[in-house]
Amino acid sequence: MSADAEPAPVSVKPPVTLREVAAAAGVSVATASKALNGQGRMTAETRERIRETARLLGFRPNHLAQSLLRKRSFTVGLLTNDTYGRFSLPLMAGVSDALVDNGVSVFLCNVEDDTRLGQLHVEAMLDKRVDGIIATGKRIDRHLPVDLSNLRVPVVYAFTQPDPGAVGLVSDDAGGARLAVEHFCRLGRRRIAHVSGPASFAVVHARAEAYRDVLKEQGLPVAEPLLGAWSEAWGHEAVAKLFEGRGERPDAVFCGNDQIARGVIDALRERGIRVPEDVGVIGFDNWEIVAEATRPPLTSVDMNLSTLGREAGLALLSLVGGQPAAPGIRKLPCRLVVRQSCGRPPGG
Amino acid sequence: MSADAEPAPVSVKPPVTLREVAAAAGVSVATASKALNGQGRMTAETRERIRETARLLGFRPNHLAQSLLRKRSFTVGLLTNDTYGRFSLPLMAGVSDALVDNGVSVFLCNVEDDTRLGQLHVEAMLDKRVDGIIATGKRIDRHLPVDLSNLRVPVVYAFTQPDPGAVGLVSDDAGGARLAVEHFCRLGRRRIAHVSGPASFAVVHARAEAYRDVLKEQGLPVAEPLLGAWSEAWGHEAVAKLFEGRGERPDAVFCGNDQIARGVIDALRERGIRVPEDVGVIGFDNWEIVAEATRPPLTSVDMNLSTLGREAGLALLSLVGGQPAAPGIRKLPCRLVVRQSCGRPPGG
DNA sequence: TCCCTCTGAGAAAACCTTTTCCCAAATCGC
DNA sequence: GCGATTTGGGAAAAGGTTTTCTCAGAGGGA
Repeated sequence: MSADAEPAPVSVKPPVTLREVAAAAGVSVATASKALNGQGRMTAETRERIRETARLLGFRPNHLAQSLLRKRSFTVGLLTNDTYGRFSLPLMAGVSDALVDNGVSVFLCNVEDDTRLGQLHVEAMLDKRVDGIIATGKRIDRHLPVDLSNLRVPVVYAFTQPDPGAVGLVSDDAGGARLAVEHFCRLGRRRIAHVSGPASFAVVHARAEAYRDVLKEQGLPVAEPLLGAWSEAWGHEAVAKLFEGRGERPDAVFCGNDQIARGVIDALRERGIRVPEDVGVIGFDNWEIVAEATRPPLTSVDMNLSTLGREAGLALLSLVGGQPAAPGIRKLPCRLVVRQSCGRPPGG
Repeated sequence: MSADAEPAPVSVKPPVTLREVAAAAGVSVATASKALNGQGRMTAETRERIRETARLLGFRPNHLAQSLLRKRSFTVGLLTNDTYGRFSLPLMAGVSDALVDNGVSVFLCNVEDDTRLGQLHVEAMLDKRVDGIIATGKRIDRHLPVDLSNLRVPVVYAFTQPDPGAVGLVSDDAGGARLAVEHFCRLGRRRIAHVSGPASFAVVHARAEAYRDVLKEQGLPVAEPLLGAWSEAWGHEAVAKLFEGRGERPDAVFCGNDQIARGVIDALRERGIRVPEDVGVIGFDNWEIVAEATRPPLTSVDMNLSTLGREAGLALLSLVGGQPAAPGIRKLPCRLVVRQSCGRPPGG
């Protein structure tokens, strides 16, 4: 061996192909393909020998070639505009969870609120021949900044405003609000207030309406919901409004999100009002990192976003498979996660 | 037209292929390909005519076919175990940002802490012929639950523990801590305490050491850092320890993350200690939603994760392009985001 | 006029797998 | 023992693109 022999380049050897497997097993590629896919007819012995050869060689079929032929790439695109989103992340987890078992991978595309960027991403995904697209966002009542209505692939909308005639999945905000308010009622609270976000959000109205409905059903006094911002600061302010007037003071506050609830609880404590003894508080979103840091830990409505994502993934899958899906918006139930901020039943 | 004519199926027509473009332009596919890619030799007139035809027909090349031939799929995998992560999300945004301009799409895979799931995802990505993989996680000093050391594709580690000999990018935690402590010094604070997370985290030690170094350099008293948890509750506790002893009380607290800082600030206020007048507070992570909800808004060290992600994306790109990259860990600088919790300079 | 060199464009192989025929040998019925 | 059927397996096309090779014709020099 000469001294100046070239050092072996670090190049890894190329993946083994079906052709090599076939050669090693002494059959044609056609037979090899059929053996590995359980197709065609051959002796069990032949089939097993080919399979063993493939295993030994570490053969992995090239999905690019398969996709080209099958016209199905086993990839989907997930479009979102919720950059730092605590909404889209659990949702993505659910989507991914539903799809990975079917061998489907997910392209994640954050389009911000930028139409050009959205266009760019959609075209890139289409060029890569995704089987379908899931659109999601940071709020239910807004469209993504990109038109998905006439694509060559099926589209499912989850937690964002769907196009008319499309398949959409959202959380049942009214149902979630019912859960919270009815829980207060069961605990014997009688003067239940509602502090929520800006009136420009559709969910604010959906939840407020459910709030009113439950109170009416129960024959309890309905106070006008206080609408403001999705912030702790607004929670503070709202407490000032609720507890400084001369009217009867609430013994429970149902908040539009967890940050408001956090602000409410802090403000109540600063006023010497005990939570949950004097006033119960329930939040919305069940953002664990907030709910658990609150003192006391916050009872909150969970939108089951991960389930929502999973359902969206399954819906897209069946659409891709050619099953027609009923268009329209499907609402998925929320659940109440009880911690300590709402109190226990009188006798509990 | 008969009454029972079949309704036109909603089938969208298949994408137009290069062959069709060639036929429409009256040339061969070879010539068409070369015209569109700026390769080969032909009259400007021919090239332009083909391009125009392609544009008219809405031709988009099939990336699957291109990838198969070029052995380059223009996709990369992003592996993370930071499910609900505020770390990986900004990082992903940076990665995506760096790659989208190069026509590269990103597969997002959350592997939790599950080796089996990790294996599954990595194999799926490899089967789909990703050009490379970026590994990221929720802490710098832990490996992902999956071995990426002998893959056929380049791997870049960002904000997670790299394999030896690999390319890794992390934040410069010591540098970030210096920024915070030196800022306090410039503001004239003399008794600076440090409250941080659990001793099991490498970053806790890196930051604590930098904290000590700066104080020594400035000739200021060095107090032993208080190590606990990454929570608001620990921030409360730490304040109790710091302000209940008989020793001199700090006039500044440098916290290991924003949640601790939030707890510290709340606890100080509850004791009637003013922030920033009596005690300045600086956090770490610059988690905006926390930093801005804190009263007063929190000054915090930002790890520039989005830049980190962008650098990781570019590093992977050059690796994929065949450029050898220097292995080892590269630390990227943090930056201090000044809000109101640290106070202003004496004369400011 | 002959030979040589360009020029513009096409034919075909290659990438890797799946699937549809097709064929030879073996088996069966009688 | 002969035709019909079954069985096991292969050849080849298809999928859409890129790239190398080839080739016919045009132009130039001698």
